[in-house]
Amino acid sequence: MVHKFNLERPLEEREESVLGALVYEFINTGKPVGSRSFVQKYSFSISPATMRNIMVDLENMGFLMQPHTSAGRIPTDLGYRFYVNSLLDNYDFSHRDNVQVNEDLLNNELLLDKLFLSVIKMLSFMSKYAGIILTPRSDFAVVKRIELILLDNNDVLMILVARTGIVMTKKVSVSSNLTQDELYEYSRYLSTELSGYSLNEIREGIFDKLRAEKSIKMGKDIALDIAELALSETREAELSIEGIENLLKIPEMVQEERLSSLLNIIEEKNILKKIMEKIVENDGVKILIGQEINETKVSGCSMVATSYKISNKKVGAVGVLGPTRMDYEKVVPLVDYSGKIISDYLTKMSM
Amino acid sequence: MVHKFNLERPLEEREESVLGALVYEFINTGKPVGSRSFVQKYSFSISPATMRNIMVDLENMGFLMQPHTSAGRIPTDLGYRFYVNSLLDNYDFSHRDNVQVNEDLLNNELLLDKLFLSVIKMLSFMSKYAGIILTPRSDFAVVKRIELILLDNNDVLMILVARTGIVMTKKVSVSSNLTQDELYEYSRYLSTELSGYSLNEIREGIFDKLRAEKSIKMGKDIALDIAELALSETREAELSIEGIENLLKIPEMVQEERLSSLLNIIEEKNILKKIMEKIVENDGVKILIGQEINETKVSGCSMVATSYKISNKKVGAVGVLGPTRMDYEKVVPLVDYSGKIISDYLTKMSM
DNA sequence: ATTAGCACTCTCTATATATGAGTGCTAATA
DNA sequence: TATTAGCACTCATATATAGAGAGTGCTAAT
Repeated sequence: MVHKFNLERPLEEREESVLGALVYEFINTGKPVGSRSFVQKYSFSISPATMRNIMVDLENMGFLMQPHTSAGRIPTDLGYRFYVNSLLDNYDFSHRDNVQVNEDLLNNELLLDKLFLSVIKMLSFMSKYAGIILTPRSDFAVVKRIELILLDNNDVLMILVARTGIVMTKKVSVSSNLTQDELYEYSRYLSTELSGYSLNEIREGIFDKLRAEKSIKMGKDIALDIAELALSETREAELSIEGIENLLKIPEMVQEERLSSLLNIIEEKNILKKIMEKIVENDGVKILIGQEINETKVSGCSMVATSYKISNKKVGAVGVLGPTRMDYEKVVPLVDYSGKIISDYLTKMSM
Repeated sequence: MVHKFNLERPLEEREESVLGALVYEFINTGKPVGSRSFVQKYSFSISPATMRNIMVDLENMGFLMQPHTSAGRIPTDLGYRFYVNSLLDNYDFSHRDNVQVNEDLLNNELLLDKLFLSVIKMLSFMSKYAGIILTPRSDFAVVKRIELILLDNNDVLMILVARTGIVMTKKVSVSSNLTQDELYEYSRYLSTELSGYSLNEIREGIFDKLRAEKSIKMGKDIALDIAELALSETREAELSIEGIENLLKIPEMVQEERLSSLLNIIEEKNILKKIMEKIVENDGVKILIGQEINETKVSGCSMVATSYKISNKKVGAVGVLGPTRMDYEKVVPLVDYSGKIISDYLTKMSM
């Protein structure tokens, strides 16, 4: 159970099935669910009046609400919460084969950003909502090789090839005049000394240790200076969204209140970023409904997201942003699977 | 003159000034312009009745239209066309200093994609519309250095550093087992032989020439095979859009017809791509209004765009996508200047 | 050629009314 | 005691009507 309901009494089995069916119905039709047609459509063997009584109870318990006095019922965020909980409880994470994803897409992306972009584009295309990803901080990267290249007299380009095959670059300015031949030598030296270490580890004192070594030759300290400078800045985790246009095709999203809520969330990426950072800590697929995303700024939006790993270390998160009335049943396996293929891909490359 | 008007008679001076002012007024207010208040606000020394007569003439000539019989006038696409033509005619391209742009933003971007992303993000932020860019095909890149790195037994990573400092990577699979030491040697060989040539030139027969050289040592042909394979694929020009959310804040864009038109254009990137490809050929800022973008699929949108160059060779295009009722006066210098700084930046780095 | 005057047009807003899907409540029923 | 039938009630939606206001087109006078 992701979320504990604070109820005066547990739901009866009949109430549960009504609530589940009602959320399902609303997700599919988008219209308030009225007692009569609902009983018919789902072949409940009770009368509309009884259904109304149940609905009143569910409303009192906070699962349903009425848009206006004489309308049918729609789920509250809590109602969705009930629905997705049982969805997640019953979801078999070992059966993801029914998700059709084009993995070849990823196999030739060596630039981290393009790789992640491909994933969320695919995700937004498959889900018809928006794909969102939190990229890893660069700390995780393990050095395979370092190359220094002279750009002009005072600028050196450092190319870092991570064990994953991913390439990072950084330009640093140096005061002394260097030749490319010197840089070749430094490259060899740095590659030898630093390969196998993660950027994390490197920042924690390796440079001092190397500087202290007796065998250090003249000039090597310049190499160390360059490397330290280039590696000093951590590449922050970044949040990207793709496929906003999908959300605009959903009528209920293109309404005054919802739209501004959506714009809020897209513009202030920090909100999403913080949420995704929490999801990185999480195992399995997590669903956030409406206010669970942000108390004040969000209404009508939900997120389905999961973390991804490199060799068992959770380094980022990926997911889908859509309307509260989302096809969770379809999206959950999709997100789950996406997290898996990113993890597998990154892990495979780092071994 | 970008566009020739096919008129029965030339516009009188008074008509011109009315038309100009009317478009200006409509861009600012968004409401149909009526004769009475218009005459007052712009201190025309004619009566509303005379103004109405002029308006009728301008309407007959196709510059104006009425949303309904008893409303004021709004510009047609042709009306906008007249307005922007005189705007462009009078625009002094040598005075762009009043545009405040954060150039530092760009100075440390070595990955092409991130550089361009930064530019259109800036552009969308400054204009409050959407920024769009067509990236160059990779052909233009001039090799500075090539590095081959062994990823695993059969995969080699090729890193190409262009003279601009921009880094491109490509993974290739090889059949024979290679050692990193061999690859070091190949790297040196390829860097020596290929540096100074553009990818264009390289694809046109350099490999055959090198293979024919007598001095070729055993193994070098493998190096050439790898390089030829890695460089065979041209990186296509890509179209990116940023800041769609800005467009959603504009009330007139969030309306049934306009919105779907906007989605069309964003989704079928090929439409925009083709247009931008035409703009690459162009000198100076070009403005496309409504149907000029696409006869059938677009209404209510305009584009302001310009090409950018590397050392006088036009390689891409950058611009702004917004509503027809756009603040052209503000956007034109912005786009112009953006093109300039991209050109300057890329050119500077390639010298 | 310009303008004043005036009837006319059309959107917008407000108000009234009918329709229908759906509710809550009460009393009868199994 | 739980369920159901019956019925009055509610409210969004749709339609019709009327008045106000901004603006036009046309005609006749300047």
